[in-house]
Amino acid sequence: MDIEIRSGCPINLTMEVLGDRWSLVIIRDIMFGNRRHFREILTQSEEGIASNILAARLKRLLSYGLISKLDDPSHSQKSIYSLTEASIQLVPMFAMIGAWGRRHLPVSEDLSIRAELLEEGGQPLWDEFMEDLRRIHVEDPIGGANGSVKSPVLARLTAAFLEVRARMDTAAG
Amino acid sequence: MDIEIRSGCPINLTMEVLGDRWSLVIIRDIMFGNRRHFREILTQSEEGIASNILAARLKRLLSYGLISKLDDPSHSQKSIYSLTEASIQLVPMFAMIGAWGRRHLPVSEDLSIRAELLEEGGQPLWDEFMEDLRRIHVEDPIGGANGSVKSPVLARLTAAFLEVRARMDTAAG
DNA sequence: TCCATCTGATTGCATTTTGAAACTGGTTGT
DNA sequence: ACAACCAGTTTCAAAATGCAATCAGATGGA
Repeated sequence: MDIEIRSGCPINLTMEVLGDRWSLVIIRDIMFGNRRHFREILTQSEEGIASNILAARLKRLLSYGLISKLDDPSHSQKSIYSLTEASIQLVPMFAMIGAWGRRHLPVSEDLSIRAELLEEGGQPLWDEFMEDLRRIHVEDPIGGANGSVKSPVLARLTAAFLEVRARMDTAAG
Repeated sequence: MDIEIRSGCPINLTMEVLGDRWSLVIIRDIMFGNRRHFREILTQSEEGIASNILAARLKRLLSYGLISKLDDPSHSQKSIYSLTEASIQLVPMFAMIGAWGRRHLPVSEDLSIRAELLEEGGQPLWDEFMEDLRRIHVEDPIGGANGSVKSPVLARLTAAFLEVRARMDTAAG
């Protein structure tokens, strides 16, 4: 799992690490969906990633230090995947990616409400979110995974998403 | 050149369009290196992209409206590739990508000075740069390509880069 | 105990994408 | 005429992707 390093340019290096179809989508699910187990990421994601690709990407992200892996004490077979400081610092990049996608691509209303709120909130919200993520991924990954430790920002984003979705369902009959 | 659209999530859609090894690297060269011809992008890039991949990516970016193509009046065989409003609005994303890469990946000093300046400058500098880019890519792509219309921001970034490189060459003997 | 279920994966295989190098058909400047 | 240059294309091997099926070791309920 070695980078080839074709150049030391920050943009090039970032593309060597994250420039593929799935890496950022997986980190998105862990970050915004708080999906912490293999099966959760695999089956609850909108896009339907293949299991072999997911396994390969998790291994890769692990080797780059973008996620960490921990045994789940409540289930000897489960592993808990968590964000690290490096991936938590991707929050502003996600905000920009979401903002750009919302303006230039055919996004759906429900799936873009979180991106909208994240953009509106700006740096103060990003900082608050990153602090939350440190608590549920770095300080207490087990509590963060089983829901005993929560992120207020994530709760707000998720509530807004469910609200929009409920409204859309009602409108659709 | 159709997107598959596995979901309407802004992050997923952005990855479907830009989530590959080369697209952002090519846009970076056009944006920060003002490389406007096929051969310039091909041979003057740090990373050595293959010509068939470059051709395929340019075609793809063209179909997504992320670049435009224009006949060069000074040379019947040359085409001028230019940014569009959509790709100009990637400036803040590039700033974030550069900032993250500089903090978490083994970047080289010379190639990261521009990212550092872009990050320090913040939104005011990004806005100024985007205005420059509109002039040399949208308003006057021909003048922008042949150097008769310039970007002050780009000039500053390039000067800083050359300065660092000269200093490194001196130090290395 | 038995069995269905769930866990994080792995395997096989067809398709697609990538990459390096050579090559094409044309243009430009001397 | 001719060398240098132009934007790509062709060729072919290697790697990545995607899908379906499968795996072995828990776990939970009857």
